[in-house]
Amino acid sequence: MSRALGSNGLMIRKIQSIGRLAPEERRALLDLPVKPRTLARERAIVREGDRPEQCFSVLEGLVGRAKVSGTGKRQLVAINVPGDIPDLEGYTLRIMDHAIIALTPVTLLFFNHSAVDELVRRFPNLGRLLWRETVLDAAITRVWLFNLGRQPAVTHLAHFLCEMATKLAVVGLVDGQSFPFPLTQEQVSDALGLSNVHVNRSLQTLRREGLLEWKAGTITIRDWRGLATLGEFDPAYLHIVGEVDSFPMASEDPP
Amino acid sequence: MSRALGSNGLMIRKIQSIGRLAPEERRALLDLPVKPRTLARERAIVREGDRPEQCFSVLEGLVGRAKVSGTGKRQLVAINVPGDIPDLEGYTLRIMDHAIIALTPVTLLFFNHSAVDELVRRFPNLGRLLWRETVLDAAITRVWLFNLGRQPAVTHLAHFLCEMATKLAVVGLVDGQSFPFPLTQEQVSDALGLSNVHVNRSLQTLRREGLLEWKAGTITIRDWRGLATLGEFDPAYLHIVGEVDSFPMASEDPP
DNA sequence: CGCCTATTTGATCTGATTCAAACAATGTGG
DNA sequence: CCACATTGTTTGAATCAGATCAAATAGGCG
Repeated sequence: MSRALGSNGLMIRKIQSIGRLAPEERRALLDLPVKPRTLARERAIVREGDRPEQCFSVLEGLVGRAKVSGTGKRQLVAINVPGDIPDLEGYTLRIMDHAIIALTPVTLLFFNHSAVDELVRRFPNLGRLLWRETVLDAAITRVWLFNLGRQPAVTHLAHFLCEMATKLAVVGLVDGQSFPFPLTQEQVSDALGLSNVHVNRSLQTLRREGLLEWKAGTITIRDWRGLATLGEFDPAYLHIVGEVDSFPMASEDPP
Repeated sequence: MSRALGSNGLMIRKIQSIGRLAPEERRALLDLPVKPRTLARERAIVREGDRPEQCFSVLEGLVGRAKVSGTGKRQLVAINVPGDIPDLEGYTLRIMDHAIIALTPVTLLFFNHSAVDELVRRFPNLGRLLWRETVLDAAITRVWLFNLGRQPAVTHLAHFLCEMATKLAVVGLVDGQSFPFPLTQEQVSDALGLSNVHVNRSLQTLRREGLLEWKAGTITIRDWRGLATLGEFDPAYLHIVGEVDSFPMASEDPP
């Protein structure tokens, strides 16, 4: 069990984006012993039916949470970015009802459920924040459900990209109008419940409208206002408190 | 503030279906002062954007949680049955990112957020159970998302009805193979993200296959095994602990 | 009985899927 | 540094699941 200095920084930043942390709570989180692990793209981190005894936070890369149908079709039910703790529900529910997968090469920081138990016992407020974190996660799932059920593909895609941009901005991974987004269109189609071909065509619509560029694993938003309007994106459901630097929606469109 | 004797019984039963309650915790829940309220079909209970200061449990009837698109299309993101506490997230997140609606005439039991604060402080284990409850809710949302994204309409509908039957059975509202289910097909279509016409046609498929009957607001399951197979229904995601009486899947198919 | 609301049926349309092939990018080893 | 393999993106054509529109029945219920 090693502990790289500041490893938990991103996670703390993420938690602070949804609530207040007391200094001693931050201290305790920093002191949490973590074990880093690196995984290749499309490797399973946790499998459906597993009973994990550890949680992890994402340090680098993107992870997806997935369910697979009887005919082998995959649906992502969430995408987690650096700073997130994807399997807090594994902690609460004990048994996984979905798999967790590395969507890109990832570095994860593992820590024991027992350590979380200890933290939550010592700092009830921290427990509240973790609870809040899971509820927020559920709010995102509801929006995905809504978009899948009642929005056309282009709207859904636009909303998805706004959400990703916002989540990444919270942890400082957006630089001006651009951010690295190394997913394949196939993976995006699994998130949106569409076919890869249709994602490709919807994407071309967004490009044609001059809303964004996406090449070499980097997305550049050319018209945030337009993209958010098209996607009917209102970040309220992300329940972000405080300001976020390099927030795409803060910047104006180019002239 | 009145308190009808045993009003919270259903809620307690529901909570006990997902975890253990200590006698003093049960006692505290029973002593929770509640204010009953009755609402007509399709009335809003909580609106998107509200900052509620109360929670409620469902005593009778069905409530839905809904989001509405820019073009006025409605998507239900959850359906809650008696015993459920639909807006625990209003308690945790403070501001509602979706509306809560009476899908049938309902009786609700309201109680203050401050009372929950008090309970959670006095009984950390109860807090854990409520946390667990919200996470479980999220698990159901994920399954809805999966079914909407990757399953055909008939499968989705079959799964939905299995889920409803199971949730109702937990609180003793299933009698043998039958249970009251007073939703319209229109409302079901809002839950499944389909059109009412298509729900009607999918339903006819299920009837034609002899899987169920549905008339006068009552569903009778004729072939649980068949319905569950068609819907790829595995109740594991409901994380029910202990046995449930009048559980539809416990009973055999008729000869 | 008559009104209102829900269910059912029919016909047509369309957004999205599927299948298949071409094209572009990226990486790998010689 | 190039040839080749691999993986991802793009295009085209055919098909289909599910939506939409419209009208006909069937249930409640005052």
